[in-house]
Amino acid sequence: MALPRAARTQRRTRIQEEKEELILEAALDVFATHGFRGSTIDQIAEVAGMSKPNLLYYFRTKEAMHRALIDRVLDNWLDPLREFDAEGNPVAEIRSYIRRKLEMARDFPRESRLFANEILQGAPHIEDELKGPLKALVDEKAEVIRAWASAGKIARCDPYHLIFAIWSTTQHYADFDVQVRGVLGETQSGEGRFEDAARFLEQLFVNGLSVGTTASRG
Amino acid sequence: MALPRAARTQRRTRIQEEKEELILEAALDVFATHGFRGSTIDQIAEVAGMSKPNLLYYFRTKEAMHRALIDRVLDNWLDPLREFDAEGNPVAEIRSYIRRKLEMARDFPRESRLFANEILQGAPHIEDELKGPLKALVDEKAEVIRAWASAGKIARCDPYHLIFAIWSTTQHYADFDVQVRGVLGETQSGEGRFEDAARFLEQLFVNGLSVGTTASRG
DNA sequence: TGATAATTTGACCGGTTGGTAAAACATTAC
DNA sequence: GTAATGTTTTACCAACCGGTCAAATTATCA
Repeated sequence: MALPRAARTQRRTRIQEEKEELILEAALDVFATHGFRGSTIDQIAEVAGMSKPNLLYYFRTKEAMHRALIDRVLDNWLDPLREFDAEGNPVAEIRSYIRRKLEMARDFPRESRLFANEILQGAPHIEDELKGPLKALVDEKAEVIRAWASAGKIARCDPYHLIFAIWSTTQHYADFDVQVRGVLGETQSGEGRFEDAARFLEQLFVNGLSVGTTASRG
Repeated sequence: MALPRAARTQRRTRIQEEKEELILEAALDVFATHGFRGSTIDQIAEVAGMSKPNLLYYFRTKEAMHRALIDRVLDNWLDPLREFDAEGNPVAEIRSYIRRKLEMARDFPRESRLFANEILQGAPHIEDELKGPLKALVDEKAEVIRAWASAGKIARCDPYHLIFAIWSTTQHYADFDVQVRGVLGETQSGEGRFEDAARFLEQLFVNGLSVGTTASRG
């Protein structure tokens, strides 16, 4: 007899691993472009090259597919922030954080758009993660930044809004890629735009946070 | 006989204006939250408080509604950039541009999300606008910024990526509002967060672009 | 090999989708 | 008032949606 995936407790088959991988890959494509509600199982099945019932044999519902995708991606997505090191040189840490985030935007744009779609539409499936693990991690790193500012190593600033600014500027190149390309035109929208962006953002944040230039009242 | 809206050439009735307004208001709500494909006509009709066929009497298709909405909103959305004045004081211009964009994110978050959804999903309905009028306007303002940099009034930087950075950081507070609130928690996510954001962003961009602090190579 | 379990498929289901037809109803112009 | 026009509703349609079912097919292993 055939047992759907969620009911199995035994270890997974070779075929299971391959097919689940294949499905999640296709689902990432579709969910990232159309959001949860805008995506259809048929479409995912077609991209994955299998029939709809076959796909539903591995993931019993559309939500289960989305859930599995979110769980798998969320972890990797926060890695750059986790690497943020309180013991390191502040300017170097911020600079390399920007670079890592920008690399992720370049190398994993679908993952970025998956989250962007989800959050844009009110984060109905990941609200708990936002208020739980994500908030905890940001709180921790915000404290590091605050300590650097207090020690006079960087300018005084609101650490939360600094993190938001780094997120938004870097993810912009994945989420709004079509706009970036449209505005830059054919000539400037090659892969070189990521180097240009990196150079600009490092300049902006390093200078923007350097001590002595700030008029902050804080 | 009843003629659908697109076939009429005469001037519009009072009822037409009122109802079309009502419909676009409802459509903005729905499209901004779910994207084009994730939205349904029934849902828009319910929000607008009218029957689906009645709604379709004013806009013959779902696409027509979306089109009308985009056209109306796109113009207003670019106003802050148009106000960007080549004759003004560079730092003051950039500062007030940031402020205006942030005010729009605060006061018109649905409009911001409408565009974000559209672009995120590949801009299938507004690609021409991106490569045409939008690009033209950005090109013009980029030239202004370049001139300021050449005159030594602000640091040398890539003007396009500067504009992208201002767009992304400000619109972030509309598009990713639920994440911002989730991370900031109950205490900090009141309306005061916009003032905090404004203060931080002005500091970041003003210091980041001030002359003399840059290590830019050219 | 054959038995057993895992996988795949085609047919199908009730509900929803975008959209239509036509007639009932309301408003305006004369 | 009444005729013409503009508006709204009821009933409806074909296609699509997420998901089920049972049977057919394939892989695994004694």
